[in-house]
Order: sequence, then C-alpha cells, then structure tokens
Amino acid sequence: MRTVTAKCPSFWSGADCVLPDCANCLVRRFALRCDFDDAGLAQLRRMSDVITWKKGDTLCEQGMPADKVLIITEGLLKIYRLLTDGRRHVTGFLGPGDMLGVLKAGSEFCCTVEGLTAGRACAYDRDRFLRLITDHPELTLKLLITATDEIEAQHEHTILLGRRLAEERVAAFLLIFSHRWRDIDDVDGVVPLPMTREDIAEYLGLSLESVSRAFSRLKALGYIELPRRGEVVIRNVPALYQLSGFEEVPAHTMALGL
Amino acid sequence: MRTVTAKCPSFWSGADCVLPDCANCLVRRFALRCDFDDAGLAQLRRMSDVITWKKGDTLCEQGMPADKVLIITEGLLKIYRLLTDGRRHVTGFLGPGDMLGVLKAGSEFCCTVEGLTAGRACAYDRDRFLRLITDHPELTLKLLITATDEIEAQHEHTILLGRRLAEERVAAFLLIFSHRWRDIDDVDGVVPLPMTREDIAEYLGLSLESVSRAFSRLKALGYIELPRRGEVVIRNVPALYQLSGFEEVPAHTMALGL
DNA sequence: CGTGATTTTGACGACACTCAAATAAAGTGG
DNA sequence: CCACTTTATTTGAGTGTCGTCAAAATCACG
Repeated sequence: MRTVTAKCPSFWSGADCVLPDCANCLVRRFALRCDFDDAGLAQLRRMSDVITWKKGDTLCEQGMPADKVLIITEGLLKIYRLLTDGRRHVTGFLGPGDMLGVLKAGSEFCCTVEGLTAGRACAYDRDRFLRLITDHPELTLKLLITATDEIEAQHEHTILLGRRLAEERVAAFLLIFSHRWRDIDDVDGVVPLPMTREDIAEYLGLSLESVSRAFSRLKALGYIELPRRGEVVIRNVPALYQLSGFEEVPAHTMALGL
Repeated sequence: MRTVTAKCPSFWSGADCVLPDCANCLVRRFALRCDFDDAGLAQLRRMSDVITWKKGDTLCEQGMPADKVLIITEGLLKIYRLLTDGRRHVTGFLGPGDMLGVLKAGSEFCCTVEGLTAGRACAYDRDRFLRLITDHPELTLKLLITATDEIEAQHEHTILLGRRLAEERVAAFLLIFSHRWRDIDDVDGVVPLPMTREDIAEYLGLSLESVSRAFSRLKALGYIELPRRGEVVIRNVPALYQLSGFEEVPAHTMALGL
C-alpha cells in the first residue's frame, strides 16, 4: 500500500480568465462533437474560467463535492479511485478535448484527478453548463452519444482486464494511448508516456513488475523500442493488434471522465 | 470454444400492438427516470410496438444494423459480445425498466442479446425515439445521467474483473444481481438465477469451474444456500459485502444496454 | 557526483485455468 | 411413471500466469 499525495489547491475558484480559442477548440472533435454558432461560442466564452495545473497537482479528489465541469485544452491527467483495501485503480487518462465532471446535481467526485503533465482547462459551473446544454438540445444529444461511446469503450476495457494476458493488455494500452493522441503529439512515431509503470499497472489491473516484464518482452520481440524513460516507439503495429485482440482501437476511450 | 445458437427471428418488424401500461412503466424508475405528462404518455404509446420473446431467443445480434430502441417491461436478458478468439464476454443482464439500443445513427449492434427467460418490451423506431427525446430536452438529460451512472457502474465492474479474487467476484455478482431486482421478484430471500454458471463466468471473467467452486465455498461458509438449480438464498449479506469490497452496490448496474 | 525515485530482473508461491471425470438435474419418449 | 438421454454442475488433479518479495540497475535531479 502506497501513500498518495493529497494536496488540493483551490483551482476551482481561482481563474486566469484567459480567453481560449473556442473556435478551434478540440472539444469539437471529442466530447461535444459539435459546431457551435457564433452566439453559442460567445455564450460559452462568457461562462468559462481557465484553470491551469502543474505536473503532480491534484485537480479534484474522490469524495469532494462536484459542481464544476471541465473541458481540457492542454496537458494530460490521470483519473483514479482509491479502493477499500487501499489499492488504487486508474480508470483512465484524460487529454485535450476530453471532458471531466459530474453532471448529476448534488453528487461527489467518485475519482481523484491528477496532472501527469502541466496543463489547462476551461471550467464551467455545473448548473450553468447544464442550462447551456438543455438550451441546445442537440448538444445534450451529442454528449449522450459521447457517453454511450464511453460505455462501449469501458466494455472493451472490462474485457481487457477480465480476459487478456499481461502482454496482451500492455499491447492494447500502447495502441489505445498512441491512437488517442496520435494527431496531437505526433513526433515521428515517438509516443510520450508521461505516466509511470505503476500508473499503467493500475490502469491494466496488473502489478508494476508485470507491466515492466511485458514491456521488456515486447521490446525483445522487436515490436517496440524504449529509447528513454517516458517514451515508446512502436515498430510493429500489426503485431500489437494481433496481441491486443482488437480489430480496431475503441474510438473515444475516456473522452468523458467522471 | 463453444458454438452459439444464432437463430434471429424478425422481432423488430412484427408487433403485437398490445397497449402497455405506460403510466406505471418501470422505465420511470430506471433508464428514463422521468414522469411524462399525459401528452407525452400518449405520444409514447402511439410510437411503440410491443415485442415478446421466449427463453433462448436471440433479440439482436452483434453486427446487425441497429435502428430500434427497446424498453424492457418483463423478463430477463443477457447481453454479450463474441471476442476475436471465439470466447464470449457477457457485458450485463437486462431486466424490467432497462433500455436497450444504439442511439448513434447508422451503427450496428456491438452485442448479441438473448432471453434468459421469456419476456416483452416496448420497441421504438430509433429516429422517432431520438425526435421524442430532443422534443423533451429534460428527457435527454435524464438519459444522459443514466448513461453517466452506467459509466460509473462499468468502472466498478472493471475493478471487479481487474483486482478481485474469484470468490470476491461471485460475492459481488450476487449482491449486484439480487439488489437490482430485489423489489421485482422478492420471494422471501430466494433470488432466482436464470443464467447458467457459464453465463456468470463470462460476466465475471472467470472459468465456469471457478464460479462453481466459489459458489460451493460461499455455501460451505454459510453465506448462501443453493436450494435448487437456478436459485440462491442469501444468508449473510454483510459477509458478502465484506468479500466484494463494495461499500454500497453500484446503483444502476446496466440500466442501459448497447 | 551523490541521492532518491523508477524500472528492470530474478526466485518463489498462490490462484485460477485446463483437462477429466463424476454427479445431479432436466428433458424425452415409450 | 420410468428408463434413457442430454445438459448443467460439481469436484479433483496438474499446469501456467501473475503477484509478492527482494535486489540490482538505470535514470533524474540537485
């Protein structure tokens, strides 16, 4: 059992008030999948606060009352739950274009969210956000579609943890992770891995040693390279697909964090 | 690898046109969580066809074009996916009040759905259903909340399969299953289990033998009784909670099948 | 260059899977 | 209603994967 850092500054209140470039916001391609008209954009912009975080910062904590909705514009987050036996389970990783927040009124965060890198997000008051989307029913529907995609992606993840060997899970992780952020950080095949082996292990339901062994084996097979800490190069995509059991990578794995 | 029955009659077209008792429909308590006004009820009723199925019937099959939405009023269904290696994964069980259907236009069923008992459901044309809910934005929102609850329940299930021992998973299954249908079929503590050990195994990511062994052990411990095939009596709820690692049973496990 | 964190590698044991057989229950036809 | 078949479940024995514990190696950072 490992201790978990728990500093939790008041991101939710303090705002930089930098106007984000909503017109090109990635959220259009991911969680909300929607073109706003100019009026909608203006409405959005007026409502949002920009928050920033640094690597290792905790954005919100399991059990904390949740009254904000975030849309991530930069940086990477891990989102995890503490189990009753003290272990952690990483439910997913969030990046640009993804949403984070509890929509149900009066509820608490069921997860803790922590920065893997520095980053920033647009924050909305939940009630105002709900008013916004109910004013635009087609937006609610897009969000509902995103949620059902998320359910399907979770099914895939459940299968991964319930039925696959360690090596297969790591292969799947590499495909999911590199695929999800391929057009955001595509530096000639080098995929950045800002999370630790332990994070990956807690995401895949393995021990960190098993993850490390799987990485080593995939490297020995020539499927990947590990040039330096925090980076992978994928050399044999078909082999990884074969191992993972994927026909295609689940489309929007974790576009909507809760 | 086991063969899977694949007869798939045209439930989706043929309709009995029995008017259901919408005013008391369980869907109000589950997937839609919503009181319709009389006008809404009438609109609903006009739109719906009633379909029925028998035990073992296949309602829809993985890969089939999906253009209907079902709301289950009677009976129990299992919902599963065929994996690339020929194995099956049961994603969940559906019962009265639950919804089934793909909301995204032009997509296929990602699962096969099969009757564990005979039953019936109200079927809606997807496009008309979508029009209905966008006409009532608060309905879309309720459905979105249901979807996010489903995501949270899937997280719990992922944790179950990734981190728990066989005995713990079976304990969790018994709690989830008996809790979800407690006020529908509550015959003094006897919980009907219309699914086979194999179904349970494929739901929990175990072999059917491991499930059987877990049942035997829970019985030996005095936590449960197995009076006859297809039935359990739960004798020690706190012990099962302890084993499962649940603080509380995930609220709406699988109210929304895809 | 030294300290601490992360990652890798090794040895061993536990849990769950596979294969196999026995038992129990349900369905079928005389 | 009973013998027979079929299906579901239980139980046992052996094997493999992964977790745990431990130590070494690598890397980041001051």
